[in-house]
Formats: sequence, structure tokens, C-alpha cells
Amino acid sequence: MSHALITYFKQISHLSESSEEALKALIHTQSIPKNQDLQHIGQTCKTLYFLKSGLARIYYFHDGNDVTEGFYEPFCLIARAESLFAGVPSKKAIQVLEDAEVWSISTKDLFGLYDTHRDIERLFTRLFEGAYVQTIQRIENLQFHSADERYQLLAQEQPEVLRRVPLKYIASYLGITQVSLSRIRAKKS
Amino acid sequence: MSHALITYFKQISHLSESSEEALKALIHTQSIPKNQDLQHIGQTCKTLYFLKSGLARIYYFHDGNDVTEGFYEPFCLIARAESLFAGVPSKKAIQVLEDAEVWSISTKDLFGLYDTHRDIERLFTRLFEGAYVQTIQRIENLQFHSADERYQLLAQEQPEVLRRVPLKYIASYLGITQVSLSRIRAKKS
DNA sequence: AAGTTAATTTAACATTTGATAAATATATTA
DNA sequence: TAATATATTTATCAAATGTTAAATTAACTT
Repeated sequence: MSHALITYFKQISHLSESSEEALKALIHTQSIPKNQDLQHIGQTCKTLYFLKSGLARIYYFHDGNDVTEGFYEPFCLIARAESLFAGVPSKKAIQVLEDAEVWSISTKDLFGLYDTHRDIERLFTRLFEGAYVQTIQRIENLQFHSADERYQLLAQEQPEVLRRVPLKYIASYLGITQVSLSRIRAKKS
Repeated sequence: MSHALITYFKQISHLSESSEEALKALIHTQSIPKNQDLQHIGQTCKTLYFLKSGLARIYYFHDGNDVTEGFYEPFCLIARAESLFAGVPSKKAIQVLEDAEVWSISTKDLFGLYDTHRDIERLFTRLFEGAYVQTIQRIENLQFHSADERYQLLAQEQPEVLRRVPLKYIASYLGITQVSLSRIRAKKS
């Protein structure tokens, strides 16, 4: 029986039959209702998530304000890498924005497979490299584009987010206030 | 004879005697004069750099303007990861800001050691994880701090940069104009 | 050292974005 | 459906940052 997540993994990096089975055994599936946290602020990141359906965000509080760090669509690796790799509690939470089906993998279990299954190690190294590259590109975006341009870029890269996510979450992701975002949208139409 | 870079590596992650030797054999040393590019725009990243002395930056052009992406001090991994991991030419260059001694390692040679020297693979995975974590933290900084706050943060984290780097490079790193930066500094004193 | 170039500061004004509050629209619940 | 809570837009004014140009300072060259 093929597993959609494993199928996706195999597009990223080759997996042996045995690695495929070993990895499949680690994947848990959960249903999470809209607006619920998948991981809370203060927990150390020890689980990797992938959405089967729905939409999620990572958020934190800055001076009491809710700030969205990123939006995540199905099959995209969701993890708080700054906590995972530093081994410290995360100031960020993962929240599901719609009723969602979620796949999760314990990092402890996963890393335990690295010694005997190098292809699995390679796969996840690749996934994290991809996430790293996206993070670099996001800096370019934040560093030298106006709020307006950042909005256009989001519209290009994650159009679903604009359609399905409340503006208040989008505004902080773009680094502006809701009011500013509302103005930017008003100019378009 | 101990090699300063290897000594640094061993603080990050354990290396066997043989890995230490294999790695040492890959390290090249060069002297680069002030303001010279170590890698040019358009080249695909195939070399990792570490400064023995001096100071460097990664920069690119946005709408004809020189934008500094980051500053690098001795022993810090310098690479254009978005090019290395995607295998595409980089829009960014690496420039030395002072006369510098540079260690370099070919990624092809390095990756060739991964199969036989897992501790080397682990070491570099760690180095890139560290760079990734820093990139995430930089986003937090850019996303919700004023120009003033971003300047203070740089002063805390890389005070040497403020002392030794021309303001024009610092301004674009902070995502503001030179004139704005000058104003911010004027307020302090 | 004088002359030249480059870097930094200052000033004046324009534009963008923030803050606050009120008005409107949309979604949720009894 | 009515009532209530949430989300979004609009308006006004204040603050931050951008743009351009000129003045000053520092660095480099002959």
C-alpha cells in the first residue's frame, strides 16, 4: 500500500525498500480542528509535521502582538528548526488554520534511523536544505521590498494563503499592520 | 602540526584522526587583498570559505543598488547556500572587506569524503544547521523591529562590523538608506 | 602637503507606514 | 433570524523612512 507522504519523499531523494518501510512505521496521522495549536510556545521541537490537508502557520508573540513567521501548505516540512537544531525551547507555536489531517514524525525516532539508513538521513538533510534556501529567499524579500511588493510576492508564491487566511495573520507575516495591508489592497481595486 | 580551522571544527563536532587528516588535505589557504571578490556574481557556489583573518560580506544588486546580505568574521562558514543546495548560479558575490587570509574547501572534494567519513558529513551538516538557525533569527529581526532597533542589534551581535565596515554597506544590510542610518547614529550621540 | 576622490552628515520636503478610533461587513452562536 | 462577536475597511493625524542635494569630513594619490 503506497503512502502519499512516502511517495512525495521519493521524489525528493531515493529510498531503499527497507528504508521506505522503516520510515513509514514512524509516521503518525492525526486530525486537528481549525485554530488548534499543533505545538505550543515553550515546547522544544521534537516532532516534524507535514500536512495531508489544510493550512498551518508558525507564530510567536512580539511585544504582545501575534506575529506570523510563515504559512505552510500540504506536503511542506513544518518544524521549528531554530529549536530543533539548538535543542532549546521554542518561542514559536504551530497552529492549524483550517481543519487538517497531519502527518507527524518524532525526530528522536527519525534520527535513530540515520546510522542504519543513510538514504533517510540524506532525504531529511535535503528537506532541511530546501527549507534553508526558502528562508534565505525570504530575507531578500523582507530586506529590500516595500510592503506593497511583499504583498505581490506572497500573492504569487502562496495565492491560497491570500484566499484562505485572515488578513491579520497575513499582515504580520509581511511585517506591517492590518490597517496598512487593508490600504494596500484598496489601491489595487 | 595542529591547524587552527581543524581545531575549531573539533569544537563543533568530533573528528577521528583519519577524518582530521583527510579534511586537512582539502583546506587551501589564500591571501586576498581588501575589496576583492572571493567569488563573483554568476558563479555557482562550489567552494566553502572560512576567514583566518579579516572581514567579508555577501552582496548582490537589487534595482542597481548594492545590497549587503551578511557580514562574516573569522572562523564563520561563508557560503552561498541558496546556490550550493539548489545547484544554480548565485546572484550574490563574496567580497573581502579588509586584506584577509582565507581558508577554502571545494564542496566536490568535501562531499566525496562523506561516504567514507561520516563524522565529516555530520560536522558540515552541523555547520549548515547553525547557519540556518542564524538565518531564521535574522528574519525575526527584519520582520518586526524598527531600523533603530535593528541597528542596536547589529551593534550587540557584530560590534566589529560597526567599527570596521563603511556605513553604506551596513545601511543596506539593515534594509535602510545611508541617510537614514546616519540619522539614527546622530540621535545616539 | 595639496589636490582629488570617496564617505558621511545635514537639511528640506515627499511618501510610506503606524496608531487610534470609528464605521462597515462578515461570521458565529443562541 | 436576531444578536453578538470578529474581521475588515476607512479616516485622521503622527512618526519613520525615502529622496535629492549640498556641506562637511575623511581617505587616498601624486
